[in-house]
Amino acid sequence: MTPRPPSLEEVAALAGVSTGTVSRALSRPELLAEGTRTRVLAAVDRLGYVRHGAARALASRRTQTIGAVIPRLGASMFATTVRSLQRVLEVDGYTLLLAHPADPDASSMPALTTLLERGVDAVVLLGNEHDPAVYERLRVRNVPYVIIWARAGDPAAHPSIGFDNRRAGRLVGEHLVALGHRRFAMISAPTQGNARARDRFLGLVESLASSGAQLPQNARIETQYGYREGSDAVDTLIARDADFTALVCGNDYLAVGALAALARHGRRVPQDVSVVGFNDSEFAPYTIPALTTVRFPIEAIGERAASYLIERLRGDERIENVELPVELVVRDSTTAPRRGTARR
Amino acid sequence: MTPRPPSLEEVAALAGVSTGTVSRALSRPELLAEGTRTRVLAAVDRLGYVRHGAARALASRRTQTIGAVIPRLGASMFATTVRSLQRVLEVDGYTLLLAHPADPDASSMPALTTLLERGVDAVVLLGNEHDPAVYERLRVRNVPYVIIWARAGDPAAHPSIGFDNRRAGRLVGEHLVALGHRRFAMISAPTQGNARARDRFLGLVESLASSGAQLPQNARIETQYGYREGSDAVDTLIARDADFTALVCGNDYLAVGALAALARHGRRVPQDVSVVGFNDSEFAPYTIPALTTVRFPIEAIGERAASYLIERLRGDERIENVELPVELVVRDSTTAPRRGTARR
DNA sequence: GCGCAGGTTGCAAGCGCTTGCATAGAATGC
DNA sequence: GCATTCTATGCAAGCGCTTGCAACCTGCGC
Repeated sequence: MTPRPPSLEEVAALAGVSTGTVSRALSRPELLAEGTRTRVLAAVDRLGYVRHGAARALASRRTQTIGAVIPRLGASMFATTVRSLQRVLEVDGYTLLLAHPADPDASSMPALTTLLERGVDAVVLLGNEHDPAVYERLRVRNVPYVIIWARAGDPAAHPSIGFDNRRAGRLVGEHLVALGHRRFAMISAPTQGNARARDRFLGLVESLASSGAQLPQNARIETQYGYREGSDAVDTLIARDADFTALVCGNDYLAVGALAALARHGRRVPQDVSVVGFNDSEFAPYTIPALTTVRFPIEAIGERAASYLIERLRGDERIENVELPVELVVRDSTTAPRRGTARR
Repeated sequence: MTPRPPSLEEVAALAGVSTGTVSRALSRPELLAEGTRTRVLAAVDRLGYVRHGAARALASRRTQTIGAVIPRLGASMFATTVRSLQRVLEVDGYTLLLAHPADPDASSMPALTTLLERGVDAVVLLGNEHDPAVYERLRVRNVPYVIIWARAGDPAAHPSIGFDNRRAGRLVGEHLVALGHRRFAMISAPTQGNARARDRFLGLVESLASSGAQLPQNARIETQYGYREGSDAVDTLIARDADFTALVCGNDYLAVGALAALARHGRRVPQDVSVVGFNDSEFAPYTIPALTTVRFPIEAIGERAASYLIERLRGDERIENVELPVELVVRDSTTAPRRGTARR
């Protein structure tokens, strides 16, 4: 009832060679004479042999595994990030291992420990707000890593592949101000403890200043990212009697929820209220109306991060700090505010 | 420049005990005398020691890893499935390892091999359309597994935790027929090679039969799951001049795309066309109008599958076949067709 | 015909940990 | 007070592979 899986040794016996040769047939086939190689591979096939990863890892001191510490993002950002990393990693035979911090504010240390126990050869860290001990432990163990979605606090110290959230916020503000909006509202993730949310907010505020546009305190809501949260936030804004013609949502999920709530309250988008999101999620062209949003290079970041780590593992020691461009995608949810038609 | 990470031996030396004792301090602390235990743990902490997973796996013959073969689903189903599996697994110290078949029709064998190389203790298989060799290899290696999202073809042979897609299709049909709809259209994933899509379709057709409702061939479109695909499909239906008052979409992504396209074509939902999706995705309450859809127990399936495998690994040999209920969630995208107001 | 360079393959020493068994005290019972 | 039973720890044999090095061939040049 415990038919042990075939071992290297059994394959070797069947092929009439030593275990070393079988090992080489699988990892560096070009070293073997043609005849031997085919004979060995036939034996492998015949027995359904599968290499024992733990033993390989132990002997070779590499696991061919890359870890990623990724907080619970929205499903779409999460899936996109994972997919893009995987796509590149699998080409070189690496496997991706995921670990989430227990909750958004928790330390990344336990997640990192899980990954290190698993022997990851390198690590992807999302965001730059990690416990300093995290970087320290990576350095001590000499494990390459890269920060994604953000710039490193100290670019010389940490490699990073990200984009500029502040600039994203500014793009949104400039677009709306240019359309003529002066009364703003914003639904955001908590701006403390989340540098990405904070930067989007700061960028927006920055771009409002010169035109005299307003984003009063009672028109600001901080909540978690989510459809329901966006919807609830609009309910709150309206209950507060907040006065705005432009609603900036911290990401596209919030925006979708907001669109639904605005429709429910009979506010037309974009005639009565312009709505903007962030992320240019896959669904953004299919909201009603189609959502104006800022495109983040999430896919490119994942691919770039994966390639960078692979390079590092090949011996390249360079520390890279890449900032990929963000881009405003104007669709149908923003337009000029109607003259003198503010609520009331 | 290669400061080897601390080993068990170094910890043992620092704590003045043998390596065996350190090992036990970490895995079965209750076996040690209080004093020894704290001394050892202090040393562990001091050195920042992290166990070497590969060596553990090799010595203990268990990896504490569970693998999942999951085709590329939509982001939300994927994320939900992964999250629910992880939530349960991590409680018992298991890590989840993912592998995707290269493309939807590809064999799951390479994905399985990746997982087996990694030494997974058990495997989750999504769907039941796997190469027989897959089951065979799992059996030979004595690796527990469970099929999710579907019933096993042969329930006695394979454990499964799923739901009834046919019933889901029937629920939708019955709802629409009861509202008075007689002319249907459907946008589906390819029905061959995807039993889930096929069953939803068959269930729908079944429920139409008795009322004399029609789902003509030119009102059926098969495409991939996606927002854009849903939107394009509606364009096609309208270009074909298909005549329908009820549009059934194979999942909620298709439905969102369809809603957007219908709005673009000036067809009002639900007055002119009722629209239904499948999955009750998180965003379903926030589409415009809010989407009527069938709730799948995806979260529950993940949790259940994880618990089942953990039980198996504890020695319970039972083969479980669970079918969790599906449920129609009626929102605002369906209503009775207007009398005599068919197109034309 | 011999020496030597390449090209192949075998040998065997670990990789860092777990765990069954043995051992040594300590505690208990009579 | 001694035998007996526990409890806490040490010992050391692997777990299944990779890989540096050595050994062996083969063929070629001279």
